[in-house]
Amino acid sequence: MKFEIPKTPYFDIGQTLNCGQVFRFVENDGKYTLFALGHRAEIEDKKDRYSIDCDDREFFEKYFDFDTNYELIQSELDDKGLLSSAMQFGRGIHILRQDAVETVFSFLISQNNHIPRIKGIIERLCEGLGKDMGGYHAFPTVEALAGAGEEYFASIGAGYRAAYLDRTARALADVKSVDVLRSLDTPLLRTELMSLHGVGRKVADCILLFGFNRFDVFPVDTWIKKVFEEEYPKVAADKLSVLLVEKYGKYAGFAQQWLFYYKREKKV
DNA sequence: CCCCAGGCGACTC
DNA sequence: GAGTCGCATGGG
Repeated sequence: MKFEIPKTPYFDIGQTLNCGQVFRFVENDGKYTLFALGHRAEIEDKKDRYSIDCDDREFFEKYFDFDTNYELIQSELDDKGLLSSAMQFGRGIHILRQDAVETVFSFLISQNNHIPRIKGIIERLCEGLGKDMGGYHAFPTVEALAGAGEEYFASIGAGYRAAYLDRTARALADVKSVDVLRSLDTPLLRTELMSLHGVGRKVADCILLFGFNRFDVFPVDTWIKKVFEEEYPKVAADKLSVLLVEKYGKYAGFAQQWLFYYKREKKV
């Protein structure tokens, strides 16, 4: 089915997909093909609007977070400093409402890794363990991941993360439903996530932000460290994350995405 | 060749 | 609690 959305300054599909929050998409001459769980969407830029061809309109309207007022968030975060420049540069970024389990495994793979390589590993993971949807494969279920074995994850190039993937998959398979975790507040949920093997503060914060849409978080990675190395010299990543949540408050997660994208794309 | 990547766990003190 | 170190792999 197809639907269209009018273009506004506050949603840009290229910025939204390329800001590092999601890995399962490909671009072909301005046209994006995106995969999420067991769904697929093709997004075409039609100058004054986006045309979206997908298997589930309701799913993708929620996924793209069209209900959030990004203009309001940006006006509340406007500090006239680097963040203002970053927001102007990445004004069209939306934070996608991704599946929690998909973000757990995607960001386990992301640690100490390059984005092109992360994409490849996730692609092979879906290819090998995900349900055949006819033309593509869904993201694997926890059960499929738990049954794969560490050697399988190593065989698709996960490197030393293979053990993390295996142990975390088997731990999550024992949890009745990940959705039970949604009732926890952000600090408690972070603690739960960090109890998983291979999930530290940074990966937990990415899962909180992208998989649970908690915005009172600030994932600190190598790029964010560079952004703040002068303002907060020699502050450890975990501590810096705490300081930045205090600084940016309930919209910290949005601020983080804009600053990350600005630093990485514009290289300032 | 070396350096690095959306870090983490294990180990030391 | 804070500081080091090794880690698999492949792109630049």
